[in-house]
Amino acid sequence: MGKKIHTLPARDGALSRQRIIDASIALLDQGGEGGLTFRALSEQLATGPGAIYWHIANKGELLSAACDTIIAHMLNTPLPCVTPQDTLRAVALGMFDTIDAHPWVGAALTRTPGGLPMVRIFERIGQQVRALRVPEDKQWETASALLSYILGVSGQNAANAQIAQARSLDRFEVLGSVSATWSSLDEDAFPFTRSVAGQLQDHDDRVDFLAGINLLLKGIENTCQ
Amino acid sequence: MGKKIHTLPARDGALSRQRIIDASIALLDQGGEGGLTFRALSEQLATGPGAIYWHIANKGELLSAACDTIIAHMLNTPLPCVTPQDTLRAVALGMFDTIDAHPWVGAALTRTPGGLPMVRIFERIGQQVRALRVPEDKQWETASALLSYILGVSGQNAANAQIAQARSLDRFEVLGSVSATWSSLDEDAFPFTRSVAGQLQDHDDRVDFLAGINLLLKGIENTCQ
DNA sequence: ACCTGAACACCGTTCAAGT
DNA sequence: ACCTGAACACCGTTCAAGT
Repeated sequence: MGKKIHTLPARDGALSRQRIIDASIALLDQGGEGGLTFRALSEQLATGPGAIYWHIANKGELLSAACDTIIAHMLNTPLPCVTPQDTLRAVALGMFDTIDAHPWVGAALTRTPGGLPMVRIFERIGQQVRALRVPEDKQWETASALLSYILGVSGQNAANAQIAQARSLDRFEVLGSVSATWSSLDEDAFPFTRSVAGQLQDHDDRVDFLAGINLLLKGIENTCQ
Repeated sequence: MGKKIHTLPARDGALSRQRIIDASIALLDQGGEGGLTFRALSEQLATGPGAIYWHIANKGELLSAACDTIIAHMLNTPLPCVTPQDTLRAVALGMFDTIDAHPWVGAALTRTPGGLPMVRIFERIGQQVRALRVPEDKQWETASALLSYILGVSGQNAANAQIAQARSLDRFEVLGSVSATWSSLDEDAFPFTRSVAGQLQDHDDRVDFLAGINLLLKGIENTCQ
């Protein structure tokens, strides 16, 4: 019987926290949030589900650690930016592109509010807020506003990608179905939404995202000087 | 045997979509996202799990419908505001307070990207963006930015409330544990976060939220005029 | 110390069978 | 048409038993 042909190769070394996290990232990238399962993970690692619990406390910690690996990697790539504004735009776009590449990160970030991944981003933003010479008593709320906006867009993108994957559609098809829904809305109750329904199909999420960052930067500039 | 004493009363009428949604909201308010279960719901409604599927397609639709009920109710309360800015602030704070009262709504909103609940909010915001005389080709990105920011804060608040409930702590205790984590961060790697760690304990989420809205409004004012 | 894998207590969802 | 409830295919997590 060739039963062993489709079996994964036996593990060539000891299990480790990092090895588990790397395998988790691979599963998440491949199958989205639902792709990470202790059973799939233990199969990938050629072990039993119980073995993973020797290295990791629970699924929440696993997701958070996977998320942190991605975020830390992104923040490590240096940005040759001159002004604090440029740097903030670059950090924000880095987040956008990272979550575009790993949609599950958007959801994972929200899941652990005070966790290390979010602190990393908050720190980066905060340093630039300082560099913008925002008064000390407004630095907290300013950095928080930027972070919230970035997380808001991230969450929506992550959700979009997730339903697209769940229904195995591409981005264009999802937008098409939303556009159809919007066009059939009641004219009197939804005048604005209907008027912009045409822009839905050919808008650029990344451009819109940056426009929001620029609004915040303009607001900071005019409020804090 | 008094076995029937703790049994729920028999259903006094037919099942209906609205009755199911109302029961779902009650479960969600009481037990958070994890509180809504087809088994708990069918027990509450004195029926079997299968009966619910006659009226609702799946759990996603149920969550979305529950969310829409809350959002629609909030948007129905009239706002006696003079300027578009005032109205935008009022709508935003309405969202904030609603999600403060029903944290699960924050997560549910993100779950269904193009859904009716989000369209309702988008419409409200968009109408005020128009009233602000934002040029037509910038209305989409402006309304989107406001919506993303609101959703970002909502998502974080929802997550905070959820972990607080899961660990059965109050808000103050959660902030305390986060504050302790922040204070133990490496001084060199996290100078900003450490410097604002003191503000964490006594800050007001609602005030910070409004500060972000005001930054965006200032940005809109200075960009579009 | 580290791993195994069966077992437990849950899920959402389906569906033949009832009324 | 509407409801019932057992059954299915999953989960995350635990834990006695192995090495």
